[in-house]
Amino acid sequence: MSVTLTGGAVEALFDASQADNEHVLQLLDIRRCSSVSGPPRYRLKMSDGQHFLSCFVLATQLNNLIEENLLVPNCVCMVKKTINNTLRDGRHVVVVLDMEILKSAEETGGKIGNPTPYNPTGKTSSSQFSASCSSVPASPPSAAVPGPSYKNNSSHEKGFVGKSPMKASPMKAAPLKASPLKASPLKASPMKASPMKVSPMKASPMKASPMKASPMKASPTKATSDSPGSSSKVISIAGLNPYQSNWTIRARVTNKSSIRTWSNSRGEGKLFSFEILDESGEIKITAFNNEVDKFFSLVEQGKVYYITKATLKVANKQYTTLKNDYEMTLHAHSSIVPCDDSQGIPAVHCDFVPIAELENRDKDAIIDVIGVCKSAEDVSRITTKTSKEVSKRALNLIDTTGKVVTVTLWGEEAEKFDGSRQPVVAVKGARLSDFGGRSLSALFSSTVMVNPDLPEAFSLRAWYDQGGNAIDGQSLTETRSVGSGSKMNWKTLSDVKNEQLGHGEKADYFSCLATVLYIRKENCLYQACPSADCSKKVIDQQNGLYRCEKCNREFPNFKNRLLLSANLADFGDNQWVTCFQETAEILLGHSAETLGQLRDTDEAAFDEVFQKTNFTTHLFRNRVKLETYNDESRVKVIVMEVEQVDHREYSRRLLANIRKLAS
DNA sequence: CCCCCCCC
Repeated sequence: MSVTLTGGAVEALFDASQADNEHVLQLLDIRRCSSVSGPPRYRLKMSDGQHFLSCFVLATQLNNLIEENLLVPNCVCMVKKTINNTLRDGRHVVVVLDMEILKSAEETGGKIGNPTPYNPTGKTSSSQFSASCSSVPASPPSAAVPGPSYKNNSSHEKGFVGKSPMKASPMKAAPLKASPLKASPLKASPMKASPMKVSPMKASPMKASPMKASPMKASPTKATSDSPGSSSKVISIAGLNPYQSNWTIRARVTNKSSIRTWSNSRGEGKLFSFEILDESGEIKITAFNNEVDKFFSLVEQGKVYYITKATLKVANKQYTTLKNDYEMTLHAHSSIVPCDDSQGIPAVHCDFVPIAELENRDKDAIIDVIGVCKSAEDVSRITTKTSKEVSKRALNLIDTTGKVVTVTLWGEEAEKFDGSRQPVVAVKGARLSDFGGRSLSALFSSTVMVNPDLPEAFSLRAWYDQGGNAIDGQSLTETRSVGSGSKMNWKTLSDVKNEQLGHGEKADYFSCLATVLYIRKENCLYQACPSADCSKKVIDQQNGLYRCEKCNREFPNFKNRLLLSANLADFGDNQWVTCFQETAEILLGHSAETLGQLRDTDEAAFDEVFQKTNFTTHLFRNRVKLETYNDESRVKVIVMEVEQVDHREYSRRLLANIRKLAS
């Protein structure tokens, strides 16, 4: 396979102020520039086969290409997005914002063609490859540092005030294409231009009179020029990048938080955030302290504003729920000015995932979902692990895939929800969990819409009313207990051995009714990494710190986790099994933390927990797999689920099964 | 500069 370099691309990219079409170029050399702070910067010598030029600069968010040894001299790249910058000393650079590698250096096998240096006319290029790079582009160093971040697992009370009431009925948004996986974190895919359907909105905060006199009737530049003469053109949200600072965006506020305060070792303060949307995309904006006072009441859900002079920074992927690699922070010179003209600015953007498709999505994915609420729990109050009281309500949504998923609403949204008329419910930005298989939970940042004014909602309504309501719907959220599933593979423990379960290529799963004969209490607890999503054993550094190899980090604390070996028996056989945290806590009836404390403070009580668990009978769902250590094979059984046996319920199920088998 | 997002 051969590639052809785009002849003339060097000149074209050098002359354009920005480009987002594709050019095929060969990388000839890379230089690392000295940078005082922030991530390293790399300068690239690129060739189009005819000319080469050394004034290409790699945007730092693409540094991984170099760090992973993908971008190496002689490889051929597709340069997809560039923006040009003139440095203070007049030198001219082409910042590569998006590129992908088409052909490795090995595949290419050397320099293509015999390119000569490109000599631009009229501009001073920084074509001296050896020139000091210390002053290369004038972007804030922090703006492009997608550095590692660690989840803060400490559970401070953050004084969160309940969020505003349910948002209702936004309008149809232009479809926003999320760009496919590629090297660049910049989602620069072109947006389909789709005229906004304007429709009257029920209960919409946006109906607030668009006729009110606004300070902002004329060109946005007026409103934003606190430095006279500066020009600041209106650009789209998708076009924002850290290499351009003088911009104005015009966008609608789609999700405004309440004011929250925080207090931690780095200080304290207050903040609120909101999300804005235009036809190109969406972005989150956060205001702190003074900016909260200045902007909180001005910023209204559903309204359109001109926004300028906010700090653009790379969004922390750990927390972001929007499809944007950046987010903004307001500062003293930021301006937000209402805009009467909402032409072309959609009211919401959703990428609804069909319910059946949720099975294939990753746990913790943030997704948009829409369905008919065929049933809903009553609201209930629960107490969280941190002793907070909160309302919750689970809804069961069905869509035309015929699948049902449970979505949990919280707080005021749970309290106010009325499912009695089987409304269409859309949730933008729900988090996918693996509880019960697959389920969804609304977040603080989610937007819950009841009977939204969206075409998807209308067609779902029609589908449901014209027959969809007769479908039972298979639920992805199996909240039924371990023993009640229809495809349970019931085995006795001797069956497991006789049938050689787990000896195949894949693990086998079976359910059994068994009694705990013995649990090893020695080493049943281990010191685990305190990060929320990590349960790796930590290394006690003997200096008050505990090191997690997986997170590559030291912590002043650890969490206790359970890893139990238990011997189970039924009437015919017995079997050693392993229970991890969740199943072990159910089996022992205590949390790992409680057990850790008991072990250290009251050994008799600790022993009693184990004594009491002996000879208790449960339903177990297990995974079994043959494992080989040092040439010795044996079956390893891991308990996936444990359920207390309710004897009446058990008899009922047994009877039902016998009847089914008899018929 | 936050990053809480809960329950089974």
